[in-house]
Amino acid sequence: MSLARSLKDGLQFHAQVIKSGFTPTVFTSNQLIHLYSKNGLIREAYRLFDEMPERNVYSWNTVINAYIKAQNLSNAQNLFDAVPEKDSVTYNSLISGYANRDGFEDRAVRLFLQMQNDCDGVRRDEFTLTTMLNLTAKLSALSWGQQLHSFMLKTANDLSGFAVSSLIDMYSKSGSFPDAWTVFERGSSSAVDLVSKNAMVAACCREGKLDLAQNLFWSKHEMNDNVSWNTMIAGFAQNGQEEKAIEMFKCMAVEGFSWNEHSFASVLSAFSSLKALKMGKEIHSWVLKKGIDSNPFISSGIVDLYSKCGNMNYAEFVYLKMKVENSFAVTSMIVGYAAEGNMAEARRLFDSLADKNSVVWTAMISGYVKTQQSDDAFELFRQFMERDVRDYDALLFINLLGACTTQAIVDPGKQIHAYIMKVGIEIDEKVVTAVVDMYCKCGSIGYAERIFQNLASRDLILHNVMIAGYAHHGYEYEALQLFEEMVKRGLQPDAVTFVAILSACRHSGLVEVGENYFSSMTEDYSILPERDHYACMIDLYGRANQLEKATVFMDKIPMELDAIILGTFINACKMNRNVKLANDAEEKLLKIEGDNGARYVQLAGVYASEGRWDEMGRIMKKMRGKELRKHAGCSWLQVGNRRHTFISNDRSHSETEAVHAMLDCLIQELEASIHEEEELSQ
DNA sequence: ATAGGGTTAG
Repeated sequence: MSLARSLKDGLQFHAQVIKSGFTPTVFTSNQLIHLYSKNGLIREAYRLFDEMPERNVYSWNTVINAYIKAQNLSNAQNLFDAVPEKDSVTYNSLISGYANRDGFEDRAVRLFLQMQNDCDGVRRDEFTLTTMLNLTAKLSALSWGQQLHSFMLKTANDLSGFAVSSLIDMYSKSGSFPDAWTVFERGSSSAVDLVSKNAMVAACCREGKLDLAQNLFWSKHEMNDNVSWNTMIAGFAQNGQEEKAIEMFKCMAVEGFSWNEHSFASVLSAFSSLKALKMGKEIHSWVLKKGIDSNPFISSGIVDLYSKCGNMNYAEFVYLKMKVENSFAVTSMIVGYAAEGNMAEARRLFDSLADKNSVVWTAMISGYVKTQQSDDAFELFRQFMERDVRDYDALLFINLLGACTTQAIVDPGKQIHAYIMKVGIEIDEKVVTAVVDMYCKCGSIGYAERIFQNLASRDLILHNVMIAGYAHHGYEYEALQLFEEMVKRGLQPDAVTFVAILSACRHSGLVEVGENYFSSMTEDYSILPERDHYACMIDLYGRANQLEKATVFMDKIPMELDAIILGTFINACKMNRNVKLANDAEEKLLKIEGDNGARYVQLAGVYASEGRWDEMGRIMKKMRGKELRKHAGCSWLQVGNRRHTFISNDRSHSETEAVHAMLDCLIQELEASIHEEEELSQ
């Protein structure tokens, strides 16, 4: 009787055995169990095991692994407990089963600790150690990883390709890239193991060091395999280098490697980021042709493509065909719906998920933030914090801070800030910038400043936020000073920096200083002025009562004048009481934004300021003819849980008398202090 | 002789 190679052979063989009435050897039965398990026939595998009159440790290990492969860890554990004499394979198998199952990691650790000390007295071998390294990588538990590494050095278990690649992966995933590099260099002194090289390429990509990754990839490139290519494609796609990812994707095929689900998933994400619907659709058809559209990574990639391209009907269609709940796809769709302001659909999807991870929560809450539904955002955040799970996403807190920022409510902002510190979120540049920005925009410039000053390293964006914060709160001197400091430290300002700087100048009427910065921007830093810079300059001239300069400046703007620039100019006309120039700009403005009620009101304001009631009446009539309205601007403040809103000439507040009395008081004090200052300066 | 471990993706 021959050995069983395929399932068909195996079944035939098994049938023969039964017919002949012979009892197969333990060895033969073990082989059959393995064959059944490999083909997913777990019940048959177990039955055979169960009917064996005699078993050895291989029989037990094989059937335990069958259950682990079938994700049935409780059966595996029961069998494990029943094994008369366990060996290292028995332990390693179950450790690996638990290590790879989310939420069961502690059991893997417990088994590992039990292993050498238990009555079984089974030695930890290289398999044990690499499996545990995997686990510590997954848990980003660097100190455990280091201990395992020491143990491996002591027991000379650190030399094989398996050991090296696991160590690289562990150090890389635990945020210790230099150690990963050291292990790689030491390990590759003999012969480079391909998997170790791939692991190192992946580590470089994870670190954002794409040049290093590429060098490695191309050195000894004759040994590269599919994984090497896919790693590079993924690396580029994840680091915002979509074009390079696509190039590598094409190159891979030219070099004779065939695309698999990893290649498709990565290139799909590149096309999604580029919103390249056409190319993405081509991949979609490829995927359908290859019949791999049921792969959850691929299908959620396709859903993401359509969602990012704003094609929610297609996204829904593809998702419906998936038939299984997939939080990645749902997250993409929630973001897609939020982008078109359709929070009802987003919420429907959110509520449809039985199992919500923190990314989904983040997407939903951030959607509310982006559509300015702050109350809903905070309400959902409250529910988020009430769960037992503690998986916090820094992005969520950044978004919530953004909500406080647009609402200019500092108390919830402080609470979020406190949460960030309390739940131990890693405070990276993004988080700290959001915190500083929140305090700036909510008017607590002192808090912002204190945080800013205490930071060990400050990048460009953080400087931009702080400079803008100073500029918006009347600290023009501090803004300009910080700018100079920043330049001295060797940070290159960008377009955003200059918007902040010019904005500081316009608030304080520093015409000449502003002009200098404006020209320095192109001459010294080669930054092309954008719309906001032009608008800032016009406003600067307007506020300084230099309308002629504003007019000349505007004529020289090389770009098409848009509503923002024209609106700024009209505002300058109003400050300078120049009805004629406003009149000239009116036509252009209404051509661009004739459907915006606010623009009519703005124009009306110019005419009213000069007492030109005829002109004002004309423009208001024009506005009403179009049935346009302007939302009243308002200010508000939060006291306790109540938000008090005020619009112009508003006396509807329940305590309006008291409010106005206090206001009068403040105005008087203000006037008195101005008077005093004037006397002092004389 | 038969069983267990490493790299890549949203």
